[in-house]
Amino acid sequence: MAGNESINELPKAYEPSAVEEKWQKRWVEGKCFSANPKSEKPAYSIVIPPPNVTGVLHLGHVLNNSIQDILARRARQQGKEVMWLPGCDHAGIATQVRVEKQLRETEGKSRHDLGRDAFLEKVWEWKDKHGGIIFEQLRRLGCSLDWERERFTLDEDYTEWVLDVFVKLFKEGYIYRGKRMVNWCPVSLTALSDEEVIMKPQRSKLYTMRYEIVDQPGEYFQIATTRPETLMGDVAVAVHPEDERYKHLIGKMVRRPFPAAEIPIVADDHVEMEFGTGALKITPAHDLADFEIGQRHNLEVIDVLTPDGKINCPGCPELHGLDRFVARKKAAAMLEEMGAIVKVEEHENNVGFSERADVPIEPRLSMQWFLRYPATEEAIAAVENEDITFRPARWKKTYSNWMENIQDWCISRQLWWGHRIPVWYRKEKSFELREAESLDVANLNAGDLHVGVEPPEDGDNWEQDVDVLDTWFSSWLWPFATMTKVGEKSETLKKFYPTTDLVTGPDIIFFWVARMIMAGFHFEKQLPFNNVFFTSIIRDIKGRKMSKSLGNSPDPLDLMATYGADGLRFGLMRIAPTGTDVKFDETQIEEGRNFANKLYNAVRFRLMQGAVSSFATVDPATLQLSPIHIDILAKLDQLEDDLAAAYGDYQFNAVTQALYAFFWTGYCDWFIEAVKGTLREDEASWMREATLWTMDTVLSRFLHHLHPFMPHITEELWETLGYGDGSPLMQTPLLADKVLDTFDPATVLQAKTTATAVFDSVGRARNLKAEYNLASNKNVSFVLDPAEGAVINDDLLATFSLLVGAKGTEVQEGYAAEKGTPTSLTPLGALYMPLDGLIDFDAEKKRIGKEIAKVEGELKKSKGKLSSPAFAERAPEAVVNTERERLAEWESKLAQLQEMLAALG
RNA sequence: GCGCGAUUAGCUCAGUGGUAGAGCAAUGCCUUGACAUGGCAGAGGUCACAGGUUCAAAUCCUGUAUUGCGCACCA
Repeated sequence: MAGNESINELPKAYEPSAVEEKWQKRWVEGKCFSANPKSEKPAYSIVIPPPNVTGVLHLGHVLNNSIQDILARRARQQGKEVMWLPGCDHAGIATQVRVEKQLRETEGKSRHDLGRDAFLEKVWEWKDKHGGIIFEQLRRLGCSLDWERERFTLDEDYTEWVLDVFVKLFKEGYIYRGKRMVNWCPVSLTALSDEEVIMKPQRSKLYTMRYEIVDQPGEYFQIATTRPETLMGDVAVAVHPEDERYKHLIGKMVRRPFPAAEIPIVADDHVEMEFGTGALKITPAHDLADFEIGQRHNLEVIDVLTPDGKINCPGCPELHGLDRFVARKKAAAMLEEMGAIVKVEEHENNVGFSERADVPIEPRLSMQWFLRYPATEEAIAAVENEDITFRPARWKKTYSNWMENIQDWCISRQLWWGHRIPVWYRKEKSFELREAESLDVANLNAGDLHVGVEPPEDGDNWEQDVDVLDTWFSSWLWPFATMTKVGEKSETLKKFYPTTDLVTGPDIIFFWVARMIMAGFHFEKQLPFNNVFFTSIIRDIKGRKMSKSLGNSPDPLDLMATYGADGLRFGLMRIAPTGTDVKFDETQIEEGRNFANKLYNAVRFRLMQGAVSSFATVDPATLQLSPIHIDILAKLDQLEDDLAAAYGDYQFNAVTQALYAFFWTGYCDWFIEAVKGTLREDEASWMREATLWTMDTVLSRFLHHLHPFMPHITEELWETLGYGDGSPLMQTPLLADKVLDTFDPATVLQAKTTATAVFDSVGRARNLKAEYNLASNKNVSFVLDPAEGAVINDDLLATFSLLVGAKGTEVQEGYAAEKGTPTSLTPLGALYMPLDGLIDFDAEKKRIGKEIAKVEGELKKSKGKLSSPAFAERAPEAVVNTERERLAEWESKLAQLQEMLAALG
């Protein structure tokens, strides 16, 4: 599609959807995304942060994966062998919950009705049908993922890794089982890791209760609590040992209201004297601190809650079976009735919520598997000394703080969907072993325990642990477990591990990034990635987090339908800062679409000028390039430097900004408009040739540079223009040289100066026209009294007139303008706009007066600086000289303006 | 409580010591043979505040205020 005939077939506005679909298909069919481990090219690799198998695309994914795609496409252009590996994780809780819900709704059954094996079959069915929708959506976004390498954390090979790692760590003593206080989710019915608990401030009530002192009838002791419903589990009351108010009571007994019992007052340092009454009720079963106090004082642990958060206390029938929050109110009412409540106050406290179910977690004593983290020292050092570079660097501190206070990781989950813990108990001893206070590698020797990737051969004599492993316990192996089988060093691993970049959100720095680093060091003896780029978090325009419940999260597929995938990508990248959060506004995506349209129309304009010839092999020395041509080529060269610098710093918004400004302002607003005159059919062919060559040079290189951000449209236009040799743009390497490498630098500098002078003068002339309400009048003529040394010739004057929208511009040295002629000082000289008696003296005076005021302001600033002796003495010579030059310029400008004003009478 | 950020035009944000910037919105003009998803012009900012360092501070330092996030946590 080229040449004048077909141009009418091109619609006036770019229509992305068909184009995007076409290229997505062609890239995949052409295996353009496949990584070849046998390639001689240097490797570049990224593993995708695995989305949930239940996941659907949201804007966070769009940002994250756009960045990865940009890096991957840029690396390909730079001649790297690129592997960008896709996959997802099995999302234990989320997936199980979803399938259970479906089961309940369609069959009215629970997972227990089906049994473990049958239920898991259902989950796999669900996964095959609904899982991985997000990959279709990422294809829609244009992501150049190597689809043949898609991995899933429950794949056979991957599972073998997870189990193998468990066995190794157990045998090395890093994994153990123990009865501990854990974070229990009463809705998901499983233990969670500390990282899955989110502290939220809550408006609670602080109840102050009074308990009677046993051997001092009629005397009371006051205790403050927010959780009266756990009172039945109280086994003591604690005060600070130094608290003068209570010292004499330590060791005495108080009466617990219900079920009635006598419990001791103990002394413990943990108690804050200043808070509440300075006395703390001790419920070891339902609070970590209380549990520890209980341990110190040999107190009983009375569990009064069921796993799903109901009261379990037959001795207190009023509360037994009630939900914990209902019971809280009821317990308070009961206390009130008994006269045991002294006061109730509003109180804000922090409560831990389950990340998954968004309900308050319960600290619960239970038997769980824990991991003592391996390779922590290497992991800390690698980030500290920047073997692994964090961007932005400030996340280093967050990372090291966590790493240095690292706690053992609760890795067991009371779920069915996941990697079942590869531990078997000998049947005869199974009860005893399951109840054992602790279990670790030492127990292996007794022969009653089997820990292995394979089940024991005499399976009938053994029972497997019922729990599964935390999903993150599989994700932390992602960078290498996706590349090779256990015990092998695959070609892929050798070529692409460690990976080059990891792109992820700072919210999973502990969950995933830190753990991957430790796993990388421990199992592969190498860091897993060289760079970590932390993306921004996308919020709505009001700064709120995007969420389904708020309905403030636009569907990226809708956005792509409206603005195109390219528009969405570019718009989002343009506003994505490197540091903080980004506030999303749809108008920003609209800008992305508009930019695509601008590019499309600029290409459309090029096609209207005729077919592309073999511009790439033409030696520019054989062309007669004008300063306007050289100027845009110089800007192109500058753009390439700017891009290299911005990419080097992972400053993606700076890249988009540079691309945008170059193309829209530099190429479209100035260059195209300036050369339109050279494209007229009556113009000399050498002029036309020079312009077309410049356009093709700029467009072809620009399409290249824009490609990583807007892959579809650039690919389409590259083909339409016929710039390539038939292979896709995405596989065409960047040119190593700069356009103007072979040019004389003095010529280039002169051209830039001249073009800038013309453009700036155009601005002044347009302003003159606008001030006289002549902006659209093309019959205005100008007279230029040239400045000394200004480069002016007929071509440049014609360009000037064209850009200004003037009939013509005449050069007259020492021009004696009619009194009151509108004038402006320009880099090319004094510019006059003779109006044949239409002069508005007042308007002209006002206009010049305004300019004088501006110049005087600058003059004052400049003089102020130079008049300080310290400035001349201490500032670098270059700075002082520049300032002197500026002062001289302002002074001469002021003198001329004053002359003009005087001439008005 | 500790730590990390942010505060620049009406809005969203760039700007690492030397002439305050972009896009959008708002204003006026323009449907001109690429593009109204467009063009031209103008307006709009004591760079949160107070000190300090410096010849020179939006930029570096100290403090304050407001605000966001993370960690810890007093029931």
